[in-house]
Amino acid sequence: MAPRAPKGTRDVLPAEGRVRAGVEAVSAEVMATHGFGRVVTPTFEETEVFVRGVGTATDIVRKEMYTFEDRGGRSITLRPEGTAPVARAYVEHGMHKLPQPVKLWYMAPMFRYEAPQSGRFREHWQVGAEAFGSDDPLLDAEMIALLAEIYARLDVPDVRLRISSMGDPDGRTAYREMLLAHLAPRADSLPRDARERMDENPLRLFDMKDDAVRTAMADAPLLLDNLGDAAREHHQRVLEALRLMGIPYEEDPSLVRGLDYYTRTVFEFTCDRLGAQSGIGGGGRYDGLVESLGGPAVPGVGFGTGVERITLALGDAAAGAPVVDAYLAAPEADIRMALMPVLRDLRRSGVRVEAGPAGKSLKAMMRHASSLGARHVIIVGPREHAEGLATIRDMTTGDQVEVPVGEVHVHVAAPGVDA
RNA sequence: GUGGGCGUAGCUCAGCUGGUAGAGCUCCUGGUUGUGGUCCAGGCGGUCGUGGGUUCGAGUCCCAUCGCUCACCCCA
Repeated sequence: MAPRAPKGTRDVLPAEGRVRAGVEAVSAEVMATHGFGRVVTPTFEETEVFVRGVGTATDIVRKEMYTFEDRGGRSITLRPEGTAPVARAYVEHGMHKLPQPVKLWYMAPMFRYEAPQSGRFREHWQVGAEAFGSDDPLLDAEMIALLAEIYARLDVPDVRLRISSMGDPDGRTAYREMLLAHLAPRADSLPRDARERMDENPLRLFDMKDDAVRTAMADAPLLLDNLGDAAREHHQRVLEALRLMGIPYEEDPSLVRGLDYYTRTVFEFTCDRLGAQSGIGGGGRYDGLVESLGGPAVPGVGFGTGVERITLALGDAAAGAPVVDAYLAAPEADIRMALMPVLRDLRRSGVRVEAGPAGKSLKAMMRHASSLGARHVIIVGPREHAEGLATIRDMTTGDQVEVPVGEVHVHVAAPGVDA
Protein backbone atom coordinates (compact mmCIF):
# COMPACT_ATOMS: atom_id res chain seq x y z
CA MET A 1 0.00 0.00 0.00
CA ALA A 2 1.21 3.46 -0.83
CA PRO A 3 1.72 5.72 2.19
CA ARG A 4 -1.00 8.19 3.06
CA ALA A 5 -1.00 11.38 5.11
CA PRO A 6 -1.28 10.31 8.77
CA LYS A 7 -4.72 10.15 10.37
CA GLY A 8 -6.01 13.60 11.19
CA THR A 9 -3.53 15.38 8.91
CA ARG A 10 -4.07 16.71 5.44
CA ASP A 11 -2.32 18.10 2.41
CA VAL A 12 -3.14 21.66 1.47
CA LEU A 13 -3.21 21.85 -2.32
CA PRO A 14 -2.68 25.07 -4.31
CA ALA A 15 -6.35 26.11 -4.54
CA GLU A 16 -6.70 26.10 -0.77
CA GLY A 17 -3.16 27.37 -0.44
CA ARG A 18 -4.21 30.61 -2.07
CA VAL A 19 -6.99 31.03 0.47
CA ARG A 20 -4.57 30.40 3.33
CA ALA A 21 -2.14 32.90 1.89
CA GLY A 22 -4.98 35.42 2.01
CA VAL A 23 -5.69 34.56 5.65
CA GLU A 24 -2.07 35.08 6.53
CA ALA A 25 -1.79 38.34 4.58
CA VAL A 26 -4.93 39.82 6.12
CA SER A 27 -3.84 38.70 9.59
CA ALA A 28 -0.44 40.31 9.15
CA GLU A 29 -2.03 43.57 8.03
CA VAL A 30 -4.53 43.76 10.85
CA MET A 31 -1.95 42.74 13.44
CA ALA A 32 0.34 45.51 12.23
CA THR A 33 -2.36 48.15 12.56
CA HIS A 34 -2.93 46.99 16.13
CA GLY A 35 0.75 47.09 17.02
CA PHE A 36 1.50 43.38 17.22
CA GLY A 37 4.93 42.01 16.34
CA ARG A 38 5.31 38.55 14.91
CA VAL A 39 6.98 35.79 16.89
CA VAL A 40 7.95 32.27 15.94
CA THR A 41 8.38 29.83 18.79
CA PRO A 42 9.58 26.23 18.43
CA THR A 43 7.22 23.58 17.13
CA PHE A 44 8.01 21.56 20.25
CA GLU A 45 8.61 22.56 23.84
CA GLU A 46 9.64 20.97 27.08
CA THR A 47 6.52 19.17 28.24
CA GLU A 48 6.59 21.22 31.41
CA VAL A 49 5.56 24.35 29.49
CA PHE A 50 2.13 22.88 28.81
CA VAL A 51 1.72 20.99 32.06
CA ARG A 52 2.27 24.19 34.02
CA GLY A 53 0.82 26.60 31.49
CA VAL A 54 -2.30 24.85 30.27
CA GLY A 55 -3.08 22.89 33.41
CA THR A 56 -3.35 19.22 34.29
CA ALA A 57 -7.13 19.25 34.56
CA THR A 58 -7.53 20.00 30.85
CA ASP A 59 -8.20 17.40 28.17
CA ILE A 60 -5.33 18.84 26.18
CA VAL A 61 -2.78 17.90 28.80
CA ARG A 62 -4.48 14.77 30.05
CA LYS A 63 -5.01 12.92 26.81
CA GLU A 64 -4.25 14.91 23.70
CA MET A 65 -0.56 15.75 23.72
CA TYR A 66 2.06 14.31 21.42
CA THR A 67 4.68 13.72 24.09
CA PHE A 68 7.87 11.76 23.65
CA GLU A 69 11.32 11.43 25.08
CA ASP A 70 14.13 12.64 22.89
CA ARG A 71 17.48 10.92 22.61
CA GLY A 72 18.80 13.00 25.45
CA GLY A 73 16.11 11.79 27.84
CA ARG A 74 14.14 15.09 27.83
CA SER A 75 10.38 15.01 27.78
CA ILE A 76 9.28 16.89 24.67
CA THR A 77 5.78 17.83 23.51
CA LEU A 78 4.58 19.01 20.12
CA ARG A 79 2.86 22.35 20.70
CA PRO A 80 -0.86 21.68 21.32
CA GLU A 81 -1.75 25.37 21.74
CA GLY A 82 -0.06 28.69 21.20
CA THR A 83 -0.41 30.76 24.33
CA ALA A 84 1.83 28.89 26.76
CA PRO A 85 4.87 28.88 24.43
CA VAL A 86 4.58 32.60 23.78
CA ALA A 87 4.26 33.24 27.52
CA ARG A 88 7.34 31.08 28.04
CA ALA A 89 9.24 33.19 25.50
CA TYR A 90 8.04 36.36 27.20
CA VAL A 91 9.54 35.16 30.47
CA GLU A 92 12.68 33.70 28.93
CA HIS A 93 13.57 36.94 27.17
CA GLY A 94 12.72 39.24 30.05
CA MET A 95 10.07 41.02 28.04
CA HIS A 96 8.47 42.29 31.25
CA LYS A 97 11.18 44.95 31.18
CA LEU A 98 10.00 46.28 27.85
CA PRO A 99 7.31 48.96 27.70
CA GLN A 100 4.03 47.21 28.49
CA PRO A 101 1.88 45.84 27.07
CA VAL A 102 4.01 43.61 24.89
CA LYS A 103 1.91 42.52 21.91
CA LEU A 104 2.86 39.42 19.95
CA TRP A 105 1.22 37.37 17.20
CA TYR A 106 1.89 34.15 15.34
CA MET A 107 0.61 31.75 12.74
CA ALA A 108 1.75 28.25 13.53
CA PRO A 109 0.73 24.58 13.53
CA MET A 110 -0.75 22.94 16.63
CA PHE A 111 -0.83 19.22 17.39
CA ARG A 112 -3.43 17.34 19.37
CA TYR A 113 -4.14 13.63 19.46
CA GLU A 114 -7.92 13.69 18.97
CA ALA A 115 -10.47 11.77 16.91
CA PRO A 116 -10.69 13.74 13.67
CA GLN A 117 -13.99 15.04 12.39
CA SER A 118 -15.24 17.94 10.36
CA GLY A 119 -13.12 20.97 11.21
CA ARG A 120 -10.98 19.05 13.66
CA PHE A 121 -7.56 17.69 12.89
CA ARG A 122 -4.54 16.32 14.68
CA GLU A 123 -2.48 19.04 13.10
CA HIS A 124 -4.11 22.40 12.61
CA TRP A 125 -2.86 25.95 12.21
CA GLN A 126 -3.80 28.88 14.33
CA VAL A 127 -3.42 32.58 13.97
CA GLY A 128 -3.05 33.90 17.48
CA ALA A 129 -2.22 37.05 19.37
CA GLU A 130 -1.14 37.64 22.97
CA ALA A 131 -0.78 40.91 24.88
CA PHE A 132 1.14 40.85 28.15
CA GLY A 133 1.52 43.38 30.91
CA SER A 134 -1.78 45.20 31.11
CA ASP A 135 -4.99 44.44 32.94
CA ASP A 136 -6.87 47.21 31.17
CA PRO A 137 -10.29 45.92 30.09
CA LEU A 138 -10.01 48.09 26.99
CA LEU A 139 -7.16 45.85 25.90
CA ASP A 140 -9.53 42.88 26.07
CA ALA A 141 -11.95 44.80 23.86
CA GLU A 142 -9.17 45.65 21.43
CA MET A 143 -8.21 42.01 21.12
CA ILE A 144 -11.80 41.10 20.32
CA ALA A 145 -12.04 43.95 17.83
CA LEU A 146 -8.83 42.81 16.19
CA LEU A 147 -10.12 39.30 15.67
CA ALA A 148 -13.49 40.57 14.46
CA GLU A 149 -11.67 42.77 11.97
CA ILE A 150 -9.79 39.79 10.56
CA TYR A 151 -13.04 37.91 10.00
CA ALA A 152 -14.65 40.99 8.50
CA ARG A 153 -11.84 41.60 6.03
CA LEU A 154 -11.85 37.97 5.00
CA ASP A 155 -15.64 38.06 4.60
CA VAL A 156 -16.13 35.06 6.85
CA PRO A 157 -19.91 34.60 6.81
CA ASP A 158 -22.29 34.15 9.75
CA VAL A 159 -19.83 34.95 12.53
CA ARG A 160 -21.22 35.56 16.00
CA LEU A 161 -19.46 36.60 19.20
CA ARG A 162 -20.23 35.13 22.61
CA ILE A 163 -18.63 36.57 25.69
CA SER A 164 -18.55 35.96 29.41
CA SER A 165 -16.35 36.31 32.44
CA MET A 166 -14.64 33.63 34.48
CA GLY A 167 -14.09 36.03 37.37
CA ASP A 168 -11.00 36.05 39.56
CA PRO A 169 -9.47 32.90 41.09
CA ASP A 170 -10.75 33.48 44.63
CA GLY A 171 -14.21 34.33 43.42
CA ARG A 172 -14.23 31.28 41.25
CA THR A 173 -13.37 29.05 44.18
CA ALA A 174 -16.32 30.41 46.11
CA TYR A 175 -18.60 29.98 43.10
CA ARG A 176 -17.38 26.44 42.62
CA GLU A 177 -18.63 25.55 46.10
CA MET A 178 -21.94 27.16 45.30
CA LEU A 179 -22.26 25.16 42.11
CA LEU A 180 -21.31 21.89 43.80
CA ALA A 181 -23.91 22.55 46.44
CA HIS A 182 -26.46 22.93 43.67
CA LEU A 183 -25.37 19.72 41.98
CA ALA A 184 -24.99 17.51 45.02
CA PRO A 185 -28.70 16.62 45.36
CA ARG A 186 -28.89 16.03 41.61
CA ALA A 187 -25.76 13.96 41.21
CA ASP A 188 -27.63 10.67 41.01
CA SER A 189 -29.37 11.71 37.82
CA LEU A 190 -26.12 12.56 36.05
CA PRO A 191 -24.14 10.26 33.75
CA ARG A 192 -20.82 9.03 35.00
CA ASP A 193 -18.60 11.31 32.92
CA ALA A 194 -20.53 14.30 34.23
CA ARG A 195 -19.98 13.20 37.82
CA GLU A 196 -16.29 12.73 37.14
CA ARG A 197 -16.14 16.20 35.73
CA MET A 198 -17.68 17.61 38.90
CA ASP A 199 -14.50 16.80 40.75
CA GLU A 200 -12.15 18.32 38.20
CA ASN A 201 -14.02 21.34 36.95
CA PRO A 202 -17.77 21.51 37.53
CA LEU A 203 -17.98 24.56 35.29
CA ARG A 204 -17.55 22.28 32.33
CA LEU A 205 -20.96 20.77 32.88
CA PHE A 206 -22.31 23.89 31.20
CA ASP A 207 -20.75 22.71 27.95
CA MET A 208 -22.31 19.25 27.88
CA LYS A 209 -25.16 18.42 25.51
CA ASP A 210 -26.54 15.51 27.53
CA ASP A 211 -30.21 16.06 28.42
CA ALA A 212 -29.86 14.99 32.05
CA VAL A 213 -26.98 17.39 32.48
CA ARG A 214 -28.87 20.19 30.81
CA THR A 215 -31.87 19.87 33.07
CA ALA A 216 -29.63 19.74 36.10
CA MET A 217 -27.81 22.86 34.96
CA ALA A 218 -30.88 24.76 33.87
CA ASP A 219 -31.43 26.46 37.21
CA ALA A 220 -27.83 26.35 38.40
CA PRO A 221 -26.30 29.52 39.78
CA LEU A 222 -24.24 31.37 37.18
CA LEU A 223 -20.67 32.49 37.58
CA LEU A 224 -21.53 35.66 35.75
CA ASP A 225 -24.04 36.55 38.46
CA ASN A 226 -21.52 35.92 41.20
CA LEU A 227 -18.47 37.86 40.13
CA GLY A 228 -16.43 39.84 42.62
CA ASP A 229 -16.67 43.63 42.38
CA ALA A 230 -13.41 44.06 40.50
CA ALA A 231 -14.18 41.32 37.98
CA ARG A 232 -17.70 42.63 37.43
CA GLU A 233 -16.43 46.14 36.83
CA HIS A 234 -13.83 44.79 34.40
CA HIS A 235 -16.47 42.85 32.51
CA GLN A 236 -18.78 45.85 32.20
CA ARG A 237 -15.94 47.98 30.83
CA VAL A 238 -15.20 45.38 28.17
CA LEU A 239 -18.83 45.26 27.10
CA GLU A 240 -19.10 49.03 27.02
CA ALA A 241 -16.05 49.28 24.76
CA LEU A 242 -17.52 46.67 22.42
CA ARG A 243 -20.73 48.64 22.20
CA LEU A 244 -18.85 51.83 21.43
CA MET A 245 -17.00 50.07 18.62
CA GLY A 246 -20.21 48.66 17.21
CA ILE A 247 -19.22 45.04 17.73
CA PRO A 248 -22.31 42.89 18.36
CA TYR A 249 -22.01 40.30 21.10
CA GLU A 250 -24.14 37.86 23.04
CA GLU A 251 -23.44 37.57 26.70
CA ASP A 252 -23.41 33.86 27.41
CA PRO A 253 -22.97 32.78 31.03
CA SER A 254 -22.52 29.16 30.00
CA LEU A 255 -19.44 29.89 27.93
CA VAL A 256 -16.58 28.04 29.55
CA ARG A 257 -13.26 27.77 27.85
CA GLY A 258 -11.54 24.49 28.50
CA LEU A 259 -8.17 25.85 29.45
CA ASP A 260 -7.38 26.33 33.10
CA TYR A 261 -5.51 29.56 32.69
CA TYR A 262 -8.42 31.82 31.81
CA THR A 263 -9.49 34.55 34.21
CA ARG A 264 -12.09 37.26 33.79
CA THR A 265 -12.83 37.80 30.08
CA VAL A 266 -13.52 34.77 27.91
CA PHE A 267 -14.96 34.92 24.42
CA GLU A 268 -15.62 32.77 21.42
CA PHE A 269 -16.51 33.46 17.83
CA THR A 270 -18.71 30.82 16.23
CA CYS A 271 -19.69 30.26 12.63
CA ASP A 272 -22.89 28.43 11.76
CA ARG A 273 -21.43 27.03 8.57
CA LEU A 274 -18.99 24.85 10.44
CA GLY A 275 -21.10 21.93 11.65
CA ALA A 276 -20.56 20.53 15.12
CA GLN A 277 -17.20 22.24 15.62
CA SER A 278 -18.73 25.66 15.33
CA GLY A 279 -16.01 27.56 17.17
CA ILE A 280 -13.87 29.46 14.72
CA GLY A 281 -11.76 31.36 17.21
CA GLY A 282 -11.69 32.32 20.85
CA GLY A 283 -9.63 33.48 23.74
CA GLY A 284 -9.62 35.43 26.91
CA ARG A 285 -7.64 36.86 29.77
CA TYR A 286 -5.06 34.81 31.65
CA ASP A 287 -3.74 36.88 34.49
CA GLY A 288 -1.96 34.03 36.23
CA LEU A 289 -0.28 32.31 33.30
CA VAL A 290 3.04 34.12 33.18
CA GLU A 291 3.56 33.61 36.87
CA SER A 292 2.77 29.92 36.63
CA LEU A 293 5.58 29.64 34.08
CA GLY A 294 8.09 31.11 36.50
CA GLY A 295 7.78 34.75 35.49
CA PRO A 296 6.61 37.83 37.35
CA ALA A 297 2.93 38.33 38.12
CA VAL A 298 2.03 39.82 34.77
CA PRO A 299 -1.49 39.82 33.33
CA GLY A 300 -2.24 38.88 29.75
CA VAL A 301 -4.98 38.48 27.21
CA GLY A 302 -5.04 36.65 23.89
CA PHE A 303 -6.87 34.59 21.31
CA GLY A 304 -6.40 31.86 18.76
CA THR A 305 -8.34 31.23 15.59
CA GLY A 306 -8.25 28.13 13.42
CA VAL A 307 -6.97 28.61 9.91
CA GLU A 308 -8.65 25.43 8.62
CA ARG A 309 -11.94 26.48 10.15
CA ILE A 310 -11.69 29.86 8.46
CA THR A 311 -11.04 28.28 5.07
CA LEU A 312 -13.85 25.81 5.76
CA ALA A 313 -16.23 28.67 6.54
CA LEU A 314 -15.17 30.56 3.44
CA GLY A 315 -15.91 27.52 1.27
CA ASP A 316 -14.65 26.53 -2.15
CA ALA A 317 -15.81 29.75 -3.73
CA ALA A 318 -12.97 31.57 -2.00
CA ALA A 319 -10.39 29.61 -3.96
CA GLY A 320 -9.84 31.83 -6.96
CA ALA A 321 -8.01 30.69 -10.04
CA PRO A 322 -4.28 31.24 -10.34
CA VAL A 323 -3.35 34.29 -12.34
CA VAL A 324 -1.32 33.91 -15.50
CA ASP A 325 -0.53 37.00 -17.52
CA ALA A 326 1.10 35.30 -20.45
CA TYR A 327 1.92 31.93 -21.94
CA LEU A 328 4.94 31.39 -24.11
CA ALA A 329 4.26 28.96 -26.94
CA ALA A 330 7.33 27.93 -28.89
CA PRO A 331 6.88 24.39 -30.19
CA GLU A 332 10.34 24.07 -31.69
CA ALA A 333 12.86 22.91 -29.11
CA ASP A 334 15.71 25.08 -30.42
CA ILE A 335 13.58 28.20 -30.47
CA ARG A 336 12.27 27.43 -27.02
CA MET A 337 15.89 27.19 -25.88
CA ALA A 338 16.80 30.49 -27.50
CA LEU A 339 13.93 32.16 -25.66
CA MET A 340 15.11 31.19 -22.18
CA PRO A 341 16.57 34.66 -21.53
CA VAL A 342 13.33 36.25 -22.73
CA LEU A 343 11.37 34.09 -20.30
CA ARG A 344 13.68 35.09 -17.47
CA ASP A 345 13.41 38.79 -18.31
CA LEU A 346 9.63 38.68 -18.50
CA ARG A 347 9.47 37.16 -15.03
CA ARG A 348 12.04 39.62 -13.74
CA SER A 349 9.82 42.47 -14.88
CA GLY A 350 6.92 41.06 -12.90
CA VAL A 351 4.99 39.28 -15.61
CA ARG A 352 3.45 36.02 -14.48
CA VAL A 353 4.32 33.82 -17.41
CA GLU A 354 4.08 30.09 -18.09
CA ALA A 355 5.95 28.38 -20.88
CA GLY A 356 4.73 25.37 -22.80
CA PRO A 357 7.06 22.39 -22.79
CA ALA A 358 8.88 21.94 -26.08
CA GLY A 359 7.66 19.06 -28.21
CA LYS A 360 3.97 19.78 -27.83
CA SER A 361 1.94 20.96 -30.78
CA LEU A 362 0.87 24.58 -30.94
CA LYS A 363 -2.69 23.39 -30.63
CA ALA A 364 -1.87 21.57 -27.39
CA MET A 365 -0.15 24.67 -26.08
CA MET A 366 -3.09 26.88 -26.92
CA ARG A 367 -5.34 24.49 -25.08
CA HIS A 368 -3.00 24.51 -22.10
CA ALA A 369 -2.79 28.31 -22.11
CA SER A 370 -6.55 28.55 -22.23
CA SER A 371 -7.04 26.18 -19.32
CA LEU A 372 -4.54 28.19 -17.28
CA GLY A 373 -6.54 31.33 -17.95
CA ALA A 374 -3.63 33.09 -19.62
CA ARG A 375 -4.51 36.58 -20.86
CA HIS A 376 -1.98 36.54 -23.68
CA VAL A 377 -0.14 33.88 -25.59
CA ILE A 378 3.29 34.68 -27.03
CA ILE A 379 3.75 32.57 -30.14
CA VAL A 380 7.21 32.17 -31.57
CA GLY A 381 7.49 29.76 -34.47
CA PRO A 382 10.20 29.46 -37.11
CA ARG A 383 8.86 32.39 -39.11
CA GLU A 384 8.78 34.85 -36.19
CA HIS A 385 12.06 33.59 -34.82
CA ALA A 386 13.88 34.18 -38.09
CA GLU A 387 12.78 37.81 -38.01
CA GLY A 388 13.22 38.40 -34.29
CA LEU A 389 9.49 38.74 -33.80
CA ALA A 390 6.78 37.27 -31.63
CA THR A 391 3.06 36.97 -32.26
CA ILE A 392 1.00 38.07 -29.30
CA ARG A 393 -2.54 36.77 -29.12
CA ASP A 394 -5.03 38.38 -26.80
CA MET A 395 -6.98 35.40 -25.53
CA THR A 396 -10.11 37.30 -24.65
CA THR A 397 -10.51 39.21 -27.94
CA GLY A 398 -8.61 36.92 -30.29
CA ASP A 399 -6.64 39.84 -31.69
CA GLN A 400 -3.06 39.15 -32.71
CA VAL A 401 -0.12 41.49 -33.26
CA GLU A 402 3.48 40.87 -34.23
CA VAL A 403 6.09 42.71 -32.20
CA PRO A 404 9.86 42.55 -31.80
CA VAL A 405 10.83 39.98 -29.16
CA GLY A 406 12.42 42.71 -27.09
CA GLU A 407 9.11 44.52 -26.72
CA VAL A 408 6.95 41.59 -25.69
CA HIS A 409 6.83 42.62 -22.04
CA VAL A 410 5.13 45.90 -22.94
CA HIS A 411 2.23 44.05 -24.51
CA VAL A 412 1.70 41.35 -21.92
CA ALA A 413 2.48 43.20 -18.71
CA ALA A 414 -0.08 42.77 -15.96
CA PRO A 415 -2.08 45.86 -15.08
CA GLY A 416 -0.11 47.88 -12.59
CA VAL A 417 3.21 46.34 -13.46
CA ASP A 418 5.75 48.82 -14.78
CA ALA A 419 7.55 47.31 -17.68
C1' G B 1 -12.40 5.97 23.74
C1' U B 2 -18.02 5.19 22.04
C1' G B 3 -21.71 5.12 18.08
C1' G B 4 -23.75 5.92 12.74
C1' G B 5 -22.42 6.07 7.43
C1' C B 6 -19.04 4.78 3.58
C1' G B 7 -14.88 2.29 0.98
C1' U B 8 -15.47 0.48 -7.53
C1' A B 9 -10.58 4.55 -12.64
C1' G B 10 -6.86 11.04 -10.68
C1' C B 11 -12.17 13.30 -9.26
C1' U B 12 -17.83 12.51 -8.73
C1' C B 13 -20.38 8.13 -8.98
C1' A B 14 -23.56 3.76 -11.49
C1' G B 15 -23.36 -1.45 -11.19
C1' C B 16 -31.26 -4.49 -9.52
C1' U B 17 -32.38 -10.48 -6.84
C1' G B 18 -24.03 -13.48 -7.49
C1' G B 19 -21.96 -14.75 -14.03
C1' U B 20 -16.37 -12.47 -14.57
C1' A B 21 -16.25 -3.91 -14.62
C1' G B 22 -19.14 1.10 -16.73
C1' A B 23 -20.50 6.61 -17.19
C1' G B 24 -19.45 11.77 -16.65
C1' C B 25 -15.39 15.06 -15.61
C1' U B 26 -10.03 15.52 -15.98
C1' C B 27 -5.75 14.31 -19.00
C1' C B 28 -3.56 12.90 -23.93
C1' U B 29 -4.03 12.50 -29.46
C1' G B 30 -6.64 13.61 -33.79
C1' G B 31 -10.80 16.37 -36.89
C1' U B 32 -4.93 18.14 -43.13
C1' U B 33 -0.36 22.42 -43.78
C1' G B 34 1.41 26.94 -37.03
C1' U B 35 -3.73 28.80 -33.06
C1' G B 36 -7.45 27.82 -27.39
C1' G B 37 -12.23 28.08 -24.95
C1' U B 38 -17.95 24.86 -28.04
C1' C B 39 -18.57 20.28 -30.87
C1' C B 40 -17.09 15.24 -32.82
C1' A B 41 -13.87 10.76 -32.75
C1' G B 42 -10.27 7.88 -30.41
C1' G B 43 -6.91 6.81 -26.34
C1' C B 44 -4.48 6.45 -21.27
C1' G B 45 -6.38 4.89 -16.67
C1' G B 46 -9.17 0.03 -11.93
C1' U B 47 -5.37 -6.69 -8.38
C1' C B 48 -13.75 -3.29 -7.37
C1' G B 49 -9.60 -1.02 0.62
C1' U B 50 -7.16 -5.77 2.47
C1' G B 51 -7.33 -11.03 4.07
C1' G B 52 -10.17 -15.29 4.56
C1' G B 53 -14.88 -18.11 3.60
C1' U B 54 -19.47 -19.92 0.80
C1' U B 55 -20.12 -21.07 -4.55
C1' C B 56 -18.95 -24.10 -10.84
C1' G B 57 -18.45 -18.68 -10.48
C1' A B 58 -18.41 -12.72 -5.89
C1' G B 59 -17.66 -5.77 -6.96
C1' U B 60 -22.39 -8.12 -5.65
C1' C B 61 -23.42 -13.08 0.12
C1' C B 62 -20.72 -14.23 5.18
C1' C B 63 -16.57 -13.24 8.73
C1' A B 64 -12.45 -10.50 10.03
C1' U B 65 -9.34 -6.42 9.41
C1' C B 66 -7.67 -1.57 7.84
C1' G B 67 -8.97 3.17 6.28
C1' C B 68 -12.11 7.41 5.48
C1' U B 69 -16.13 10.20 7.27
C1' C B 70 -19.90 12.30 10.62
C1' A B 71 -21.40 12.71 15.70
C1' C B 72 -20.51 12.40 21.20
C1' C B 73 -16.39 14.34 24.40
C1' C B 74 -13.32 18.48 23.75
C1' C B 75 -11.65 22.37 21.05
C1' A B 76 -9.34 26.21 16.60
